[in-house]
Order: sequence, then structure tokens, then C-alpha cells
Amino acid sequence: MNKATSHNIVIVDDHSLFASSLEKLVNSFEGFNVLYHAKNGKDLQQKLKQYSEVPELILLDLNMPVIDGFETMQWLHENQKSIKVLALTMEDDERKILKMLSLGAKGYLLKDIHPDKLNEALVQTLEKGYYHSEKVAESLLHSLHSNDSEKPTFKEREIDFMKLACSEMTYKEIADKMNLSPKTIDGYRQDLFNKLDVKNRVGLVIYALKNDISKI
Amino acid sequence: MNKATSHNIVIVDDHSLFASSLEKLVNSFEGFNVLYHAKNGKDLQQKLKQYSEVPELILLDLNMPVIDGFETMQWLHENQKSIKVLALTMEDDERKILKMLSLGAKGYLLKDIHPDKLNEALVQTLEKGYYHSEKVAESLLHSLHSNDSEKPTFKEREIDFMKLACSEMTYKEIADKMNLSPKTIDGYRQDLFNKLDVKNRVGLVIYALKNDISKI
DNA sequence: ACAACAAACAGGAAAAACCCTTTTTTTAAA
DNA sequence: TTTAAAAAAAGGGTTTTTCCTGTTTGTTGT
Repeated sequence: MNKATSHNIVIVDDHSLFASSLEKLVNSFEGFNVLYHAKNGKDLQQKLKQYSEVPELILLDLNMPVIDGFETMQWLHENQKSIKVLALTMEDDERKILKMLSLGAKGYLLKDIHPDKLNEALVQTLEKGYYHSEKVAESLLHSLHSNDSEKPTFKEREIDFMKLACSEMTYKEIADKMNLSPKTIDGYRQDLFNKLDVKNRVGLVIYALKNDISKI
Repeated sequence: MNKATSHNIVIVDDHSLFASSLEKLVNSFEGFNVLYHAKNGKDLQQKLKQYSEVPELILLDLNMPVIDGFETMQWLHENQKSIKVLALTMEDDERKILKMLSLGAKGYLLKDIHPDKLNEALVQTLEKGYYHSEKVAESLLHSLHSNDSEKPTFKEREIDFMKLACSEMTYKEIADKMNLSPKTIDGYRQDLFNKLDVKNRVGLVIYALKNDISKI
């Protein structure tokens, strides 16, 4: 395979072991060549400036520190519209899929796909401009039927509170730690219970853990 | 590189994309050759029987369906003692590290390590019989200091109760569901708080989730 | 039948969580 | 500078949780 006809790919993933491995895999595909990989969105922005060669396609992981996949996608869509992006992630999360596609991603790949499918996805994205696996298409249809309300947004302080609520601290202790009156904390609690439609603190804790607001 | 002097490796990971990618990476290392990869513990057991060539080393992911990393490790330790195993996982969880090493793993690798470190780990494990990264060694020391007492045992009903406690139900509702008096539930609660050294229900919930008594 | 023991249950009370409404303070905008 | 909106705080009440110390019930072995 001569490089002239090769399609240049960039991989963005914070797990360098996976990124390096994936690079080998992509390089083994006929007609593809990995230019470099980036650890996160910030790193990607720098490297896009630094290197003269612009990739045709980016494989973008969603779960990254510093600048996550969504922000990176947004930035790419605004600043590097010519580069096609395929989102790459572990979880089959409807909201995330929708969000990425609405931000301009050309497709959404789950990390447990077969290597051949990845090859297919790369080829198809470059040829047709998009790739959608059966599984993802299914998820999308499902989400259209169950028109679940949008994921609520949280204020900085609410997130702080939720994290502390996922501990053995009483609300009074949380109030002390956040330098607020217990009554203010009670207000946060109430707002969150309503917003998240939970009945008590255990419900809040479970929500926070499910949505990676807090980790244990 | 001639195959005769090559060390045979097997990869066990349910994410076939990662497994395939990792295979390419390992094959690119001097002196290593990937025989095959398995999707889970069950698949591995079958393939070990099926193939005549026995690997020297297995790279074993922990988060797998069907038969998880721990069970697989146990089985390997009992049935294939000659094969060295390196655990491979995303999370840096002290308990999991300890558990795997106590089950006979030769080392514990985090998936975000640099490819060079992986190479080093493979070489060292085959030469010295073990590999421990600085990070893991650190975790181990930490856990030695905090000599946590043995994991307590639970009665059937206590486990039922813990699972229900990881929900928005009140204790009264839990009592109804378990066909017990609320006062009995209160007894379970109190015993568990003492046994697990937690202060309140949130502490209990977190314990149950951390120890896979309940899943969310 | 009876000791020995665990599981189930209970009374009572303080602490914490929960709920609804209203007021004060702070911040941002017109 | 007045005004509107958001954040913080509070009043005042109900319910649930938490804690302690018992008693009753059921099971098992001898």
C-alpha cells in the first residue's frame, strides 16, 4: 500500500494502551494510516495545529479528562468541519449517541464491535459520509418512541452537594463543609429531588452514581 | 523474528475491538506472539482445550460477562497453574488488585499504561515471574497499613434487606415487601450498621454497591 | 421436656430527613 | 439606581431514621 492513496486517521483516546493498540489495527487495514493520537481534546487541538497534515477522519473517544468528547466534537464541528468524526465509546447510551450525532459526528461506534466492522465503518464514512451500525440505529429508534425528557443540567454547587450527599455525612455536616446554612442545603436537596424525580437521599445517591456525578 | 523463540500470549477481553487492537500491539513487540483471544472466561476454557499450543501468559480483563475475571483467574490457578496471568483493567481499585493477586495473578496492569510499559511487563513477567507497577505497589502498601478486618458474612435475609435498602423504599415498605415487622427490619439495619461500621443508610448503600451485593 | 440460642418483634425517644412556604441577601440587568 | 431574578436562609411542621434496651417466638440438641 503506498501512502499517497492512504487515508489519514487520527485517534483521540486517553488510554494510551488502547490508542496505541488501535493504531496498529487501523494501520493493518488496507488504505488507512494513523497520523498520530491525542490524549484528550486539548491535546488534539494542539496537534492539529502542530502537524501540517490534516486527517480525513478522527476516531474520538467520549470519556476523557481535560476536554471531553462532547466539547471536542463541538470544537471540531466549528473549527475543522472538513474532518469527519466517528465517536467511539464503551457505553451504549442513547442520550450520548443523540448528543454526538447532533453535534455533527458522522457515526457512533461501540468499543466492543468486531474489527471488521471498524474497517467497514471507516470505509463507509469516507465514501458515503456516514456510518450507522444496526445497534445504534436501534437505539435511536427506541429513543424516538420513548421521548424521555432531556437530561437536567446542574449548577456547580448542586454537583458539589450531590457528591457530598454520596457519603455518610449528615446534611448539617455537608452544610458546614460547603460553608452554607443547613437550610440552604435543604433547598438544594428539595430542588434536586424535584428535578430528578427521586423520593429520598438514597434515590439521589443512586442517580449520582448512575450518571457518574459521583464515583465509589 | 522466528516463531520458535517467540512467547505465546493469549488475550481475554470481551471488547473485541480492544482485543484485536491489543493483539496487533503485542505482535509488534519483539519476541511475542498472540495465539488467539477469548471473549470471556468460558470462551477461554474452551479455547484452551481446543488449541494444542498452550500460552505462556494470559492478559486477562476483569470486567467481562458470563464468567468474570475473578472466576477465570481462580479457574486458571486451579487448572492451568503453569500459565502466567497478568490482570488488565480500567480501574485502580485496591480491593480488586488484592483479590487478583491473592488468586495467583502475576501482576496487575491498568489499561491506561503506556505501550512500552506493557512490553516491559510482559518481558519481566516471563523473566522474573511477576510484574508490579509503581502505582499498584503503592496501592498494596496502602492496603497493608489499613489492615481491614476480614470481609463479614451475611445471612440470606440480610442480603435481601441490603438490596432493598439500595432503593427509594422506606424501611416500612421494605418490611412489607419482606413480610416482616418494621421492627425486625430495624434490627437487621442495626446489626448491619455495626458489622459494616457505617453510620447511616447511605453508608450501607455504598457498601452494598462497592461489594457487588447490589448493582445499579 | 428443657436449656441454649438465634430470629423476630416491640417501646420509647432523640436525631435526621423531608416538605412547604416565605423572607432576606446577593447578583445581574435595564 | 431601581428592578428583576437567583441564591441563601429561615420558620415550622411531619415523617423517617437511628439508637437503646428489652421481650417473645421458634428451632435445635440432649
